[in-house]
Amino acid sequence: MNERKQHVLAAARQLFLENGFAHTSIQNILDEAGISKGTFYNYFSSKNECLMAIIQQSWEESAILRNEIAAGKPDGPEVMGEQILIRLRLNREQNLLPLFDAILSSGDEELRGFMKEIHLSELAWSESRIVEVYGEWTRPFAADAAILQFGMLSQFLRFSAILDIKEDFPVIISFILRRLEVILRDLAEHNEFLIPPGRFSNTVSLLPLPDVDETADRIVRLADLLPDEQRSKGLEYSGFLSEELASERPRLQLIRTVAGPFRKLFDGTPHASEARSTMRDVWRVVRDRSGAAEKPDEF
Amino acid sequence: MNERKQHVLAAARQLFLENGFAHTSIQNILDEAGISKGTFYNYFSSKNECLMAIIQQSWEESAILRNEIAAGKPDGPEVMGEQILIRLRLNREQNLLPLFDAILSSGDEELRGFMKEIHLSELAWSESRIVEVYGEWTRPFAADAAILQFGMLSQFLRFSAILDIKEDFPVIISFILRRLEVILRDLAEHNEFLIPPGRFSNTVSLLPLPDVDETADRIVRLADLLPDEQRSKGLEYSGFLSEELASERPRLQLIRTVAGPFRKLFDGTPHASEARSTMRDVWRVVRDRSGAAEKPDEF
DNA sequence: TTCATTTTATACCGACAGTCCAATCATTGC
DNA sequence: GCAATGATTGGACTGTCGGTATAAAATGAA
Repeated sequence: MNERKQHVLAAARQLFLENGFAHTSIQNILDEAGISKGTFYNYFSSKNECLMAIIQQSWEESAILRNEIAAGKPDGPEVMGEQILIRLRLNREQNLLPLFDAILSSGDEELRGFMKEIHLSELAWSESRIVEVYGEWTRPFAADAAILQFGMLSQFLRFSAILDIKEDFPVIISFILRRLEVILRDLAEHNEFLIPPGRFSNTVSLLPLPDVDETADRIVRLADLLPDEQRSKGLEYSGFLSEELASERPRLQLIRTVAGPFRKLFDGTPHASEARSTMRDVWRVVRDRSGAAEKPDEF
Repeated sequence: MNERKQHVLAAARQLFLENGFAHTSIQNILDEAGISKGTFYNYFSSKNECLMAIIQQSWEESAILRNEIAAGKPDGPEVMGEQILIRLRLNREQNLLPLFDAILSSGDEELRGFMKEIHLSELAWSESRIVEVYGEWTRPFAADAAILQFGMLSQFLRFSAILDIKEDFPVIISFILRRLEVILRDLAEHNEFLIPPGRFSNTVSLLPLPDVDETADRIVRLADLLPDEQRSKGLEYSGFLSEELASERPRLQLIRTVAGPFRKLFDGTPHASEARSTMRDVWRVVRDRSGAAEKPDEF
């Protein structure tokens, strides 16, 4: 993604969260980003598309962090809680929730479809994580449980927003997860379910898969941008990652462990955003090649 | 409320649900209702206000039906389920949910405030009903449980809408209510809660309370409009209701029982909508006089 | 009949998303 | 250094919409 385009996105995001989507005109964005109307419509075909790009970016960013956080530790409800937390934090920092709301109305069919995919991908993630974390016996109920959990959580958040309550997220999340457990046991006990497993994951991905070789290239080129004292370290990482990426069956766990530290090398450098964007594509490729069907993950 | 204004509201509602709020222009409404722009802005100060009027109307209508359904039967989870069902049905028939979404964005501060009140009133209703239905021991957890229940339900509905699933409402509701029970037991067992009781009900009502005597008058005048063969029956009802209304402490249960059949007399007559509107005010007055604090109900 | 209110019809305003295009700038191959 | 190609600019322009303004017409009560 073009650097300039990134800049425009950043400006637009800034304005959207300051003034809200509806109250931000395209002219505002042009002024803030210092570009002309023609350029804007070169990048995005509409204001809506610009909004979608912003949301998608943040969404994928949180997906990256979720993957990184899972690396190393033994899996369990706490990890799942942290993964949920990540998205909440990102949502708050970037104030995404109002933007989601903005999408819901707006009548635009494309936007609604986009939202639907995001929504389903989150449910699919939740469903598969529930099975991973709580065990295979939860599979028949995981879809229902995912919906219930997601609903409880978002309702709590919305309520907190309405009344300006400053509950910290971890408290809410663990509260919800404890309810989730008891619900799962209850569902199993009465063998009750409404939504069959796997109902969410028939989504098509939002973007076409990036090219493998090109992505592998990108990693190496990325490492070259590091300051001298880190470059050798970075090149080690990037060499390994690009090999692994191009291999027949990338070793998911290894990549998980290495990708996080590698990306973190770029924190604070001018290439942090380029690093994030590259790693997004890496994850996409990796998930695809390591068999997306077996492990439905984000996007 | 003016008959003509009602007509405009009906036309607007029709268009909103056919084409969505965003895709309905004021001009469309004018054409559909056969009025001029000036008249429209006599009735509503803006398109938003028109939307609010529509939602409020439906909302109160379902509140009336909820009250009516509670009459007679012994209270319990089934009654609560039916009461929830009523709102869902009305929401679906009148396709309100997209209109709610429309409100969420739109940036308009007044609309958001309106939505917030509706939301809180629903939570307050749920909280108080939970205590009534499941017992006093649930009080400390009822607020949390209300949020969780509302969240689970709306998430299920949203999901059904997204995937065009035709689960019937009763199945979903009883599914949710069973979860609610087990959650309540769990919360009590661990003595866990986040939101203290009564947090929702500090809402101000959306409309000023109607005048008592005037409302009592209205009931009697209303009964006069009935066709000959029903008038005597109607007058009996209306006489009782207006007395009860004006009394120091209206007997809530009695009124509950009588109000429904009385209103139903007008079904199919040209005054059905006038009857509904009158009964809305009756309920408001009654709830106020029978001690709203003790029994926080709708609005 | 008179007088006040409501309704109509229409012109108008400003804001906005989105289109179009000719002029300009930057990059790259030669 | 030059030419060609493509990105960028800036602004004029269109059409839509929500909302205002107002003069004329209709309605209705005294």
